Amino acid sequence: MQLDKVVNYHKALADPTRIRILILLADGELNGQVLAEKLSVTPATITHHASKLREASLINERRVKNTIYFSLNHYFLTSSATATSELIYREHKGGADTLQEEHQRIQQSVIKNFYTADGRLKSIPSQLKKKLIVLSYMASKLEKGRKYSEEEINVFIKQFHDDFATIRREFIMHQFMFREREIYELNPVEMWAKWETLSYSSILR
Amino acid sequence: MQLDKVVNYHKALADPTRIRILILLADGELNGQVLAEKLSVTPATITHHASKLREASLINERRVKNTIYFSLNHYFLTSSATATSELIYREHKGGADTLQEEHQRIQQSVIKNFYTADGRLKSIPSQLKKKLIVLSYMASKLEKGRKYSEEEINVFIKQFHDDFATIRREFIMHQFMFREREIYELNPVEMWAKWETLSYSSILR
DNA sequence: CGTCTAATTAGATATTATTTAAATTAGATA
DNA sequence: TATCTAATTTAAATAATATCTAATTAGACG
Repeated sequence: MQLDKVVNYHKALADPTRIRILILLADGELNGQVLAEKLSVTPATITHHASKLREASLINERRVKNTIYFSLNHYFLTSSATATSELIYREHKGGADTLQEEHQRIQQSVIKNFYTADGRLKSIPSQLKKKLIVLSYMASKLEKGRKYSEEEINVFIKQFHDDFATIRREFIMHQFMFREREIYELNPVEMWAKWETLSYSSILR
Repeated sequence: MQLDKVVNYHKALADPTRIRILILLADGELNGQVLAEKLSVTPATITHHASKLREASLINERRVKNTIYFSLNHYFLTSSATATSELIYREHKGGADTLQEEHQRIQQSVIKNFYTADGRLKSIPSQLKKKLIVLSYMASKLEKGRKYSEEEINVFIKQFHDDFATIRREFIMHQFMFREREIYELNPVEMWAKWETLSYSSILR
């Protein structure tokens, strides 16, 4: 069964000690003793975790005399969640949430680029991330909790862009709005957290 | 701490029932009762798993009267391990290991394209996946267990391509070989399993 | 308000994971 | 061979998870 493979892959990454091992290995190979030392656990614990990481093909091992050097298997890591490799590979420079700052920065520049000075949408971005930013901005001008008829939505969108049908469809598709029996309503849930990772990953679908 | 976020993300995907929920949702939204029915668990169990998936932003929810419809959050899924979305989105068509077959097929075509009829390497591919296939093929001509001097390696590589220095470096970098005090030796471990997922994911680094 | 339905919560239980100390193995070296 | 070192295995304790039943909540609607 293919399912087990996927589950085991994620189990391997679902433990803080194992992630910390990978982070340490990102700076170069290390042997068991050193890993144990750096993580304040016993060598037996390293052995335990190493076997899980090995099963998931996340590490390589090479032996020199008595000592086994562990290193990252980059290939598997790149195909893993982008956030993970971001965490693992990030230079330990910046403070807490430079990520969020970067998202804000990108967001502002996209809005500036796609909206005219008087607030009209120049064009609908084709790149997903940019499209979402543009839609999100437009949706933020709708009233929370208010129920809109389809005609009202059309009028609203036409303030920004002539192709109201496309944009209305995108609103539904990306769940900025919900439609229930011809009545439209803003999704009260903040969506940005749902696609922040897009900023850093290639878009596959 | 950022680490917890990553760990929780993988924990969310580290359970077969939750993966199966996501597979079901890939075909469209479903409510708790139906999910419970299809997975042969109680609604309480669905609630439990839903809360984990929610924490990881893997699902969306919308309420209609009493019933809550769950749907996939595609944005997070696309940035997840490619293998996972492959599994989740794959048409339930083929048999067991069409994946492996496809890998073989690609491998053969790359070898045919990059090697001449008399076995010389035309050029070093720049795309990582292809490069690995080409290197792997060349490395397979080395003797397992034999110790090579640097000069012997150079001579060996020159059979295939003039730029022996680059290829020798790639051998080490991608761990087809190990170097220990000027002595080179083939990595006895089969490497292909370590990058099979590359076939299906974009290469980020 | 009373009833129906879907979802959630609480509590109990079984399974699985993590970790360590202690014993053992495997390789290197004197 | 004896000994040293790094790694592994084993056994046992502890913590975390998954699942169920039963009770409760939250809306919808007559």
